[in-house]
Amino acid sequence: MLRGFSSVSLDSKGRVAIPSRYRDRLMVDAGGCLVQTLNPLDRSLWLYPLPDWEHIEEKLAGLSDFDRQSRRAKQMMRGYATDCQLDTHGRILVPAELREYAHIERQAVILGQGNKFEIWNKTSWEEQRENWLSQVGDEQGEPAGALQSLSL
Amino acid sequence: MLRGFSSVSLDSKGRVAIPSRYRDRLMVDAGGCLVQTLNPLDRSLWLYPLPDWEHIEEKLAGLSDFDRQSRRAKQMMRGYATDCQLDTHGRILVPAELREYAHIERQAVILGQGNKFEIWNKTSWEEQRENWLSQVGDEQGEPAGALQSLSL
DNA sequence: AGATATTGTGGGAAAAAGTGGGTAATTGTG
DNA sequence: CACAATTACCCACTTTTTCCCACAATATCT
Repeated sequence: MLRGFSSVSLDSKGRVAIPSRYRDRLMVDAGGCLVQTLNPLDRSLWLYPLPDWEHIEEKLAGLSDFDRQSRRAKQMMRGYATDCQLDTHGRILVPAELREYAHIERQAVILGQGNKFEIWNKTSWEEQRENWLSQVGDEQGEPAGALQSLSL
Repeated sequence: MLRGFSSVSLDSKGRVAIPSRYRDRLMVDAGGCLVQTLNPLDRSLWLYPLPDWEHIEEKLAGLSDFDRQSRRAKQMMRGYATDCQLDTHGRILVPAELREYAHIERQAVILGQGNKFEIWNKTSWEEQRENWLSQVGDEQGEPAGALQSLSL
């Protein structure tokens, strides 16, 4: 399972260094082959090791074309899916299209999220976080939503 | 079950010594592998032995991506989950990001909390404690919710 | 009490990772 | 086919992390 937080920066060519603690695993599990696509839920990017992506792709293929939501999800995720490979320094190149979509410029954040990574613009991520924290911490408000039923 | 209070200090590199009475257990149960993440409820940190964390991670994986609250809970808890290991002196390194989040600088407090530890900034903890004590004791105040039905 | 082990604390140095940019190769375009 | 733009590969430099050692403080034993 992928987890953890890393603050990263893109260089002028749009490259990001994948944190080294993941590299060995990515080389073994996926031969360094990854697939990036957009996260249709959050204006961030998803980065899958190739085998995991293939699994997702199968699921997408199963979605009905006659349900509008499903069709759109399918189109977006498959349409923007881009193959990439770790270079000799463990970096990947994030395509300009995807950078624009997620508003990623210089400072970004990589989050381990189970079978994939999420890549966010750093400040968007921080906004989301503060937002969420203030909702969770607010005892008056909606009682902590999903966390309520969760004993951590 | 982990329990107990310890006052600890961080050095300039952000390392904390885990109190020695826990070390043997952590080595046996988890091979010295731990996972730190943020405690979204209190601006403190949680520290799990790896096997316990994996159990939590399974719970998180079950949350829906299409419910915003659930998605955020998942992103935050997993996203900030950081692997760490006891060094040869029984210390762990607390990542800068997490230190900032919990306002931990020099003096901190480690609390055993069942399946995990909580790490607090020392003064935040003391404030919190005084705060809580004065509320609970106050019969006028918020009527103690679940505590009411609890025989201690 | 003194000596000895154990724990806590700090810091230096080597190694690894992150960062940036130049150049060559490849691709796409007119 | 030539040109421009993009991408891949390589090298050099800076920063961070990791590993190791030394000393101080505390507890333990004789």
